[in-house]
Amino acid sequence: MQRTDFSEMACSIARTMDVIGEPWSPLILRDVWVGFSRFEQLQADLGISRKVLTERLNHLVDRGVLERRPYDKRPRYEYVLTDRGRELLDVLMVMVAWGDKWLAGEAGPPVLYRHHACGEISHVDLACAHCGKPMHADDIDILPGPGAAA
Amino acid sequence: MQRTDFSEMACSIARTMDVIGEPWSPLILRDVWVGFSRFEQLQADLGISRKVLTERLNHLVDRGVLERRPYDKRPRYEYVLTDRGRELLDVLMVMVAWGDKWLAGEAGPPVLYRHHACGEISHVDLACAHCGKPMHADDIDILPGPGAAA
DNA sequence: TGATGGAGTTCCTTTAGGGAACCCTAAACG
DNA sequence: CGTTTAGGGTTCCCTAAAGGAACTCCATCA
Repeated sequence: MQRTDFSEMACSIARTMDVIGEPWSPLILRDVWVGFSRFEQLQADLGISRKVLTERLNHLVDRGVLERRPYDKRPRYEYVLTDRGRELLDVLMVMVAWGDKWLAGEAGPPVLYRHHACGEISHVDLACAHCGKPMHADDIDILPGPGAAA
Repeated sequence: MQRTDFSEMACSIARTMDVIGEPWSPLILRDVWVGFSRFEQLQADLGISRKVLTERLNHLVDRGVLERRPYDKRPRYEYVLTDRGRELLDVLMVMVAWGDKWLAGEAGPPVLYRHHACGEISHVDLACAHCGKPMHADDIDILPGPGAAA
């Protein structure tokens, strides 16, 4: 599959897709987040091809989202989230909120989030980083920014 | 089946990926959002292969994210976001926030968001739908939900 | 009666994902 | 000291999906 390179597009969605848009990448991040940090663990938990897992891990390390580090005298490595990576979890949490709402069906959501601050089972919602009020697609105007395409 | 089917996994991330995880899908939603709603417009703006565009549009309509509707007596169609689709834009907005922060580089973000409520240039942040306080990956406990895997 | 234009199809080439087998290295075992 | 063992990958082959250009269909318009 020859695939278009999204990384050079003047669009933060495309650029973010270049980092985590390949199949499996978000699930790898989820797994690392919940504690599956080693190659064998990831492979077993996800059922992903070892070849593809290698490619994805390298790509995520390349992009600064994961860090590969030894955990033993022997050549053993684990993958941990960097700051960049931890912030990417925001994207996953919104995907969870959407999937729970629209795709969970009769069975209900596979996992629940309990928010430390209030102790309640909840989910994420979008707020304005400036004023704190709700901020969704219909609540904004889009303006050209400094990095807009020529 | 050569590509793994994410739709049956007991994971809302995987299920959401099944809907918008294929290459181009998020960019198509972005374009529809900002007003490119017709086949030719999308093809020209994205530079996507017509074949793939057809597949993606069908898939997104199938999944209830877009609606295909005639806009002329002639066989002409446009694609519009459904409720499900409009809520998916939340995912895109968080990707934009992350991409703007980590990938925009010297040039700065390609587009800016002005929030209607406060009038300021801003971006989205995650809040708890219950208490309104910040809610990120480190602020929650994960518990098994009713739809957890057997 | 063409010509036009939107909205797709068809067909071919190239490359990425799936899957199983294989390899390498450094302990640990006997 | 030779052999297992186990984590962490490579290699190889096969299939399916992305790119891209050309082609089709069909209702109006000139």
